[in-house]
Amino acid sequence: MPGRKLREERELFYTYLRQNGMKKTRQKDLILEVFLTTEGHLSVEDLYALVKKKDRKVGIVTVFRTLKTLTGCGIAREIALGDGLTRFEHSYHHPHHHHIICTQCRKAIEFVSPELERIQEEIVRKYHFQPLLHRLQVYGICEDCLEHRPAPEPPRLDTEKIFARDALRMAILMETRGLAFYRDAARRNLDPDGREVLKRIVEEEEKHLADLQAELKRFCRMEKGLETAPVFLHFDPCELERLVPDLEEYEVDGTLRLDTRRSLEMAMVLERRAAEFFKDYSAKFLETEGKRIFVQFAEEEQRHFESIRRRAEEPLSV
Amino acid sequence: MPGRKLREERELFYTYLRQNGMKKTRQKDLILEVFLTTEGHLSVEDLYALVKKKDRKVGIVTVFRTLKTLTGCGIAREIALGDGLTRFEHSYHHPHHHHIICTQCRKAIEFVSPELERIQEEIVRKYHFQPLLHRLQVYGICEDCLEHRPAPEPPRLDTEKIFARDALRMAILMETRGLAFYRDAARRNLDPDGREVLKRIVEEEEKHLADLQAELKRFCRMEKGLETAPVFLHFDPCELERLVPDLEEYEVDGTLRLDTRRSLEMAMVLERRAAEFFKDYSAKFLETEGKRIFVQFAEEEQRHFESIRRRAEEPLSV
DNA sequence: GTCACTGCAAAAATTTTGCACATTA
DNA sequence: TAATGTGCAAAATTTTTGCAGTGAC
Repeated sequence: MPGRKLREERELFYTYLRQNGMKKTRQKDLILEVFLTTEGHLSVEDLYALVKKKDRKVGIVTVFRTLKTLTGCGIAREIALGDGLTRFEHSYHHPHHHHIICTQCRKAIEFVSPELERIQEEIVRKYHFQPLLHRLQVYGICEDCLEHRPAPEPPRLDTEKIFARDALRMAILMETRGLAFYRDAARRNLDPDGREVLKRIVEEEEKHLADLQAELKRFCRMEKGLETAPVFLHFDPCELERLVPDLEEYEVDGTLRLDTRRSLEMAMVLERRAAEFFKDYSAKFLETEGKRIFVQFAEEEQRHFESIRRRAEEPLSV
Repeated sequence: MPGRKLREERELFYTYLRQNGMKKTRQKDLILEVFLTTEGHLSVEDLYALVKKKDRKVGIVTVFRTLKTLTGCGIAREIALGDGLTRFEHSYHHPHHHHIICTQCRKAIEFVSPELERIQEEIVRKYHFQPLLHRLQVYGICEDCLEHRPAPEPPRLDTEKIFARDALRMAILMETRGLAFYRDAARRNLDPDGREVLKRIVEEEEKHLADLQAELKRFCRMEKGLETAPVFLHFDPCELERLVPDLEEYEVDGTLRLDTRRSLEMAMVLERRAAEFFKDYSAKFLETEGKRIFVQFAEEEQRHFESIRRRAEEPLSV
């Protein structure tokens, strides 16, 4: 459903107009449409040029005024990228993010970092500020400019989709790591019953991982260039590593011997931690496709946890 | 030596002029002096108004041009605080920092966070950018505006001095924590020789702490308002906590019994860690008074470490 | 004496405002 | 019909440029 967001944005705009006693006009419609169907960091001049292609009678003043309205209802967001121009970017369902800006070719890459948000919150609290918004801008010279390559025209992609892609990738990383853990545990477990239990979980994890990978593939096929677009969501893989139990703690005299019950308990630790981590993690984001993916993944891990717990509670089954 | 920095900045400016075939003029002199003796985030208009008070014949164009020159030689730095004006702040020996900006009274507080720098470096590396500069701007409503208090005219202080104050405070925090640790260890140590060793170290730490506190006091007396100026350097106290050894690890069966040698070894761990931590920490900052304080503190900790090591190597003394 | 500098005015660039007419609800 | 919206031009704001006279080296 690629048009759902567009429809919601249009609806938001026209509701905003109505609620503020403003009128729907041909010009506003056109400017809205052009803005919504163009990704990137547009200056008023940029947008005016695009609008003029479709209707040369529209004045730049109307573009100024309509952008102000779009900002007012949360569809657009003003940004300054250091070149003296006020630029506008999509705001609706567009995750809050920061920019890395190339001072030579003016290309701006977006990224988000939950760790950064945490630091910002801490600092604001320290100064007793009521935070409104914050932005980090990193200026530098991009790889292309450094190597005197002509900057390839960046595919204009919807950041929400890139965020969703990164969310899926993060879930896949978690699942891959979990799978490796269970495989290792199954291989090393000298208890035959426990080994069978763990093998079953390996199979379940393989299934889940395959599903996630299929979802990512399907997702990336939806839009050309999505697979190779720069990373948007920055996360520290160490954070996931912390969720994985330490097998050594389950060893006795250097050997692993976990019966059915202990194997299931160990698996429950990992699944519960993953479910909690992703639940908390998802809470940091505004309503977006990426958030939905995190929530869904957390629920799947929760379900897997519960399924394992049920096995542990049936004393005679494997 | 409060005039040393000013002298260096003037020298830097006139050297820059000479090297670029530019001429020294009455107007440039005046603009430089006014800029150097005014802290804060000045717009061209602000600076022009101040300059005009001293010489009403100076034109705003000259202020524009001179600010460009000052930026070129690293004395001033351009910043945008979201009000559409280009503002200038001190750059020479002015630690790199970020801003929290009140959207109501336009007050801007500066702060630095080494943790933030680390994240930024990580992200730049990920995108293969050559970093030039980066800035975080947090917009919000300040405490004063929230409570409808008239914002007290902020004392215009030199950020380098505030940074130095915070560096001293951080050293004092470390020293206070160390002292508490040694006191605790001395109290609980059941070995009389070891206790004497630790008591001596407690005395040394008390002396060092008193010195630091005296230095801070002296420092704060140098400039009115320095003591109450907002925190500039953000650091996580947990980072210091990690440097302190865990007394429990030295306990046997719940009791602490450390002979001379073991007591000295434990102290060496703390002193070496502190010396290393502050040495590394100081490396993150540009040449400033605050950096000097960190370097000096690291050296003092290193000297203390070595003094303790010498005691450990003389087998027969205490 | 040469060359850069200054200050004025004028221009340029971006954004806002006033106003007559057009369009919407 | 009443009110808002539009597009033009004009204004306001911030910054840059051209130029003639001034002053530094």
